[in-house]
Amino acid sequence: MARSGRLSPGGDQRESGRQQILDVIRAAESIARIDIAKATGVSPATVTAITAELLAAGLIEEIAPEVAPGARRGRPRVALRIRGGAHRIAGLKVSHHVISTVITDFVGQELASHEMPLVQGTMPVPELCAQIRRALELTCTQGGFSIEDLSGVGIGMAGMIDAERGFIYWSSSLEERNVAFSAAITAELPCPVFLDNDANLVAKAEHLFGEGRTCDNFIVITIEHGVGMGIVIDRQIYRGTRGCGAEFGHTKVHLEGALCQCGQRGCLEAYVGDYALLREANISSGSDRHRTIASLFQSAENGDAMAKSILDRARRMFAMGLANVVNIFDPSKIILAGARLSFDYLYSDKLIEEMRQWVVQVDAPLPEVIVHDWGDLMWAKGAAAYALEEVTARTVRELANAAA
Amino acid sequence: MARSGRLSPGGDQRESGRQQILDVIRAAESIARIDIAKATGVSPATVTAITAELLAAGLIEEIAPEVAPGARRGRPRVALRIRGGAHRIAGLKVSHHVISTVITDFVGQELASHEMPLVQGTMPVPELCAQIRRALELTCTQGGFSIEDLSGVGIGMAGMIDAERGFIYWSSSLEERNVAFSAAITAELPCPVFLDNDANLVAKAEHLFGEGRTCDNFIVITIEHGVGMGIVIDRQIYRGTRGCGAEFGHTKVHLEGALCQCGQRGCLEAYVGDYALLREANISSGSDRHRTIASLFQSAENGDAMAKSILDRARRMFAMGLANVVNIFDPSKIILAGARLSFDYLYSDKLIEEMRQWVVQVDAPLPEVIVHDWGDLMWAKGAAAYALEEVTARTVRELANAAA
DNA sequence: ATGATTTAATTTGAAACTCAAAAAAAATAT
DNA sequence: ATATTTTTTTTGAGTTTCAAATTAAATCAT
Repeated sequence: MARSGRLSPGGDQRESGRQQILDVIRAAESIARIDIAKATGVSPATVTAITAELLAAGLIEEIAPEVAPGARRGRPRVALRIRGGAHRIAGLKVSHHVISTVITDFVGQELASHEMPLVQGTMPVPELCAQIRRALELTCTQGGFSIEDLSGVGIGMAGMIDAERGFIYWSSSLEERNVAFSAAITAELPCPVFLDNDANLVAKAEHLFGEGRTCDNFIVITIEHGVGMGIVIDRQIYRGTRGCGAEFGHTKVHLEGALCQCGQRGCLEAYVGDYALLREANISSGSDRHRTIASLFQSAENGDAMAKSILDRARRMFAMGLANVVNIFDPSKIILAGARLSFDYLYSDKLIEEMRQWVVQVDAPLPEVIVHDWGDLMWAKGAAAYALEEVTARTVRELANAAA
Repeated sequence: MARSGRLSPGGDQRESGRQQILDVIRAAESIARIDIAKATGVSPATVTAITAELLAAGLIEEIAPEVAPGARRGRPRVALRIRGGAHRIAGLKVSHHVISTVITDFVGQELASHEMPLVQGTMPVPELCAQIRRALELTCTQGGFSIEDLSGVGIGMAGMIDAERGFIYWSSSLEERNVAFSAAITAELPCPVFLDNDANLVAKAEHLFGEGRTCDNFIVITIEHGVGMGIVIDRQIYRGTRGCGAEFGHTKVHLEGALCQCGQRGCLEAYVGDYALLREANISSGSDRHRTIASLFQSAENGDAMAKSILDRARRMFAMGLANVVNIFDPSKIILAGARLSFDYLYSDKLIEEMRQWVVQVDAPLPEVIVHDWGDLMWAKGAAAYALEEVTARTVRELANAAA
């Protein structure tokens, strides 16, 4: 039972230092050596040594100091930043009707993006692999480079996924269950592949680039067709032992409740997810009037009592679910990510107020609840963020091996 | 934002190694140097160096090798173990009617225990401090030593407690809210005090001495008057940002549900806790027939339909709560701790079966559910386990400072 | 018995790492 | 120009860890 992070036997012992400094540079976007020293507690001498290595490896670069930094005495600080050109990274989100892809540089800047429609949502493994490869190629072409130029690919899918093993217990995109999907797709692509549940990837994106940058413990909740959750504890995605935790959407909120798409009853998702609301609206009105949430929401705005009551219950159930998350995790932040949150039944003062009622009362401020709308590419960017982090870790590890 | 665990600037850099090796020795109870090396990945040379230090400091000791260890060639291994005499540790559990105390040696072996009745359950801070001191003195006297001999005291209380700050948001034992209780009690005692929520402490005890020894991620659930939870992630108690997470008992399981002692509605505790069951039984039967859970349980056994239905619902609610914990945490083990679990409405194949129904289905084995009955001293032992761990950490830190 | 063999623990010496202090670099202030 | 200030780099000392060699303490084989 070797444990990581304590004594590091054999070879190069600087790996953690390199990783730490790279993290700080990435978080700061640009930062001088002296500030890295202050931020990390590492001595300036060591910062110089490590940054010199990273520079030599091409992972970071110096920024030419501005001409007039404004009456500051002494040797001017030279800012460092991640070198965008060091790697190209792709992120893909596989959903039912489309594969969206984004390609970023090593900084995380978008270089190209693309949406590829899917004719059928559920398919066999080889077919999905082929589609993923095609989506990647199309996006690369659009950006003017080749798939060979990628250093890593992140893939996000809805379903139960053990990220560590690259194993898919179940996904709505696959006909088969229990597939070692990483192995399959890796064989198709010329670079490492990193696979995870889509909600975890959004959490990763929030951590690296979004509202979670300044925050060590937070929770991301995504609402779309289904309800997802990503948990960040101590700067790390929490995945559970089988890799299938954080199933917030399938948390039970009612003993003999509404039927969920997962086949069980009483799941939160069956009260809050798109399909659940539309189903109830259409059944109740005995018609197929509502095809989108926007339409249902509009009806409620126009004073339709039934629509109102449906959205009302969704909000109360959601508030209850959120309160349970706070009661269990006590996170410092809850980030509601995605476009759906712009409908105010899901985010409003009323929601927060109801949540407060259900959270165990202490005389300390509630966790902050934030809405963050990333736009359409949110999921793909999340996948890219994950790949970015993993490629960084690998590169640092290779550096260590090279040094030893 | 200095981060711990990576580069360790200044002074002695061996602290983590010492702690790691001490942890391994404690977990193994007794172990030879060569096996420490294997278990940790640290080289035998370094193990020799560090264990020599720990021996010199009196924290560990060698065990004289057995005479005939059974046909094993080569130099016989010399086992090391924690030296019980190194420290004396006390653990207290403050509950409504009694303060139970246990004193252990540095190994965790019980040296003395005592129960001191409390006339009134809720009292002002100075009064509780005085009672705690008295309980400690009585227990020390019983063990034949003095309160001055203690190296640390752990205290567990029901309520919302921020362990890190030693701050009590609310506890049923205290008249005041928002008390810096650690500071108050530390002033009364000649040694460091470590305060935490009682369920967390049981988790700590399971981790150090119980079912959690071989397990990095598990959850402990305690049921008594109320329902508590302790979460261990990566060998560490998870406490949340305000220190008041893991409120499993106040997780909401019903939108407009039963009234809980916390004043809210729909808490799991209001369906599963002792007081909730008795309340319902007595209201329903219009009498005061049932004064204990045992009596209610007996009625159900004898075929009383009402009693049966009450316990039935409790079990179903509990199963649903457990399923939610699995859906969110995906732990490798769930430990149900405490005597109450011997009533089979709370633990039975039926419960597990119901839980399985509510857990999101994947083709991977469910987390193990284990019942562990510690007897009366469970809570106090948990408090002692916490103090033991903290005293160990402090001692190691002092060793580091001494070396530097 | 006695030497060969095996396994555990310790010692030794080299390599790596971090840091404090000193030095160098590069600007502004006077 | 020279002094001052601030950042970065260099230098050298002190730790720490490890691989390899050595020592220790047992059993096995003859």
